[in-house]
Amino acid sequence: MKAKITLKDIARELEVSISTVSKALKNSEEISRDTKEKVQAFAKLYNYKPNNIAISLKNKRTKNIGVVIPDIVHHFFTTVIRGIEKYANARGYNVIVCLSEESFDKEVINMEMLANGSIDGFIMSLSSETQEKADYNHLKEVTEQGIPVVLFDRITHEVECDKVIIDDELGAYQATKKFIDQGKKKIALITTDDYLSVSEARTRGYRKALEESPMGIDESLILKLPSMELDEAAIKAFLNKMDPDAVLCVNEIFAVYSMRLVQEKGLRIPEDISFIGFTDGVLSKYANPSLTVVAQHGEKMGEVSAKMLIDKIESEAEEETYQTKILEPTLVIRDSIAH
Amino acid sequence: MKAKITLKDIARELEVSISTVSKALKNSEEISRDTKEKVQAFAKLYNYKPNNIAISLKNKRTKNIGVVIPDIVHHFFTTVIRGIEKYANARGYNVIVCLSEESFDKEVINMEMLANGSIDGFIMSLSSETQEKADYNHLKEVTEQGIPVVLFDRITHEVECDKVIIDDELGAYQATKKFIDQGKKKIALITTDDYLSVSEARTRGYRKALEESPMGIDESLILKLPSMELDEAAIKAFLNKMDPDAVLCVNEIFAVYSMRLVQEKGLRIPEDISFIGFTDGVLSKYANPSLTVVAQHGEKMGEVSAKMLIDKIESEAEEETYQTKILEPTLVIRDSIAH
DNA sequence: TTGTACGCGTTATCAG
DNA sequence: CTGATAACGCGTACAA
Repeated sequence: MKAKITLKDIARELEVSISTVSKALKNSEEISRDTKEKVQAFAKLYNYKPNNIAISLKNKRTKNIGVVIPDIVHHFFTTVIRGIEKYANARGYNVIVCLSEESFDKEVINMEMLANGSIDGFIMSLSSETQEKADYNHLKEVTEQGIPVVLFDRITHEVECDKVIIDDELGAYQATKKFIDQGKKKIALITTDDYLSVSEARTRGYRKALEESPMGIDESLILKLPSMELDEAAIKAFLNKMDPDAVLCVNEIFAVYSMRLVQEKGLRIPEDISFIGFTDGVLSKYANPSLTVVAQHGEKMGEVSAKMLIDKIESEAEEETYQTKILEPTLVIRDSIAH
Repeated sequence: MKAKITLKDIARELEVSISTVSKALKNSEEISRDTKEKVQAFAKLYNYKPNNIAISLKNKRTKNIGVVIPDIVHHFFTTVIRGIEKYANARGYNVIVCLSEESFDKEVINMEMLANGSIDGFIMSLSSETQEKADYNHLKEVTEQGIPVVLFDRITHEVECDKVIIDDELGAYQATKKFIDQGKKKIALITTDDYLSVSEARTRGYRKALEESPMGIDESLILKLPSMELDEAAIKAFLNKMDPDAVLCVNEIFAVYSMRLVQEKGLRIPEDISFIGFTDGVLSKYANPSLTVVAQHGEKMGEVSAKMLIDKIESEAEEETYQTKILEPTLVIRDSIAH
């Protein structure tokens, strides 16, 4: 076992001073060609690499970014992480992932852990509990300490920081419009409670499209589930009772499960009933029939978030100006609607 | 913006020495009750938290663990990360995630980045390119430096370190046996090239079960795809030509796609043809019909890996003894087979 | 009871 | 051209 070699080791071995070694390795003009060659050769031989921790301490820059998300076993978050990781890596940053598991306390603990010097900035999406309690003190503390934060997807307007969201309202609006244009008469919405910022926005888009149409809104066609968890019984009862000819769902799982239910009743998709979901994940792609979805471009979102964060980290500027980037959703047409 | 406060700040403010502050905060017996109270009150007021980086440098322990995996947009890896994260967090460790994207070079670069002091140990699953090249020097270098490594799922026997795998051979054996017991006569296997350690093991289990049966092995019933990427045309041609009555697939996607193909031909599942896949993800659960799978218990795998790694990190012992933990797979019965 | 000095590994400044 | 010194933030053995 050959342990890592340090500047000091090289200096001792070559009988020069530590600072000479340091400069030689940086190809400083101050050092003679002879010494430089000698040092560099030795360093290469013993595979010298500067210690990140020491450099972090000195520079007060860790080159790490903290990502705090509610859940990782979700296609959307997973694609966001990939986007962040790719971009951050290209700029020399590592990504520390922490899961809040939708819990306020975990979110707070994780942030505190990372905020004590482990990271240069945060990228995060709020846990449902945090959105429900509407308590954002942990975020405010961090930003007050001068640690930059980028919120994505599940955001709040109560914290001053950069934000990245997709236009959920627009996505739902376009999807609902699509149904209307196709002549659908009973357009249902399966969503969750409004404290989740995304569900709230999607519901708004759905309402807007219907309000603009001659049909107007039929409140009984809206099913509000308490959380993103699949409540099979509730969906089944709702679909049986309302018998819609089109359904917009705020996620893939609601949609795919609903499709199976109506198929079991003998309905044909998309002839008798059409479906559109949110999130362009594996489920939508491989469902039978494949599911038309409002794609959220998670990877893009991750990249944009990472770029905003790193730009802020590396900008010397003290100006406190924050922006909110709104990405456009796209409708990915598949076989669950006529086309 | 109130920046982080340091021991030095407190010392200056209270006009005592830095070490007094340090000791006072640790409730050291050496310090008078008066001073301790004064210091602790001040520290609480200004929300003092020790700087992780400084502690890392001093202790030569970062309390970070590096996780290097080929892909994060895959249910299995995602559950493993969750398991790692949960366990590691409970023991005070953070998780740095790096993606190799199935590339050898990225794997090497990521490991080098992290090995320079950023982490106390690695948990990793090999990229397909690495397994194909069978070049493990980057792993060997790291272990030689004394950095503990735990390999999971996609492992190699050429590196001496702890390993965690599931018994892929057993899983495939049990699945194939199930088909045989149900009287299936033409049992096909859709797999990938053998350089992927998991595919190789699964193929072995399939072969073993058939060899033990009166049927024996029909090589033409085995489809070997070059990678985990879905090759729709190849699968279609294969299924049309061979017309099997049971299919074992090494992942969910192959299985779900195959199911759709045979359904389009008018075959009934599971009456005419049955399916079993690997990986218990969302796809299997919500497919139509739902897919019977060999569950790999990713979360458990993550926990076990994290425990092995942290135990090794924290054990003073220099003894170089490595173990391989083999987890048992489970067959999750769903509607793609008779039951 | 408190403070001084040193070390973790690196870099930057300044002196020789 | 080379080296000594200080500093990043903390902890601790040792001195006062």
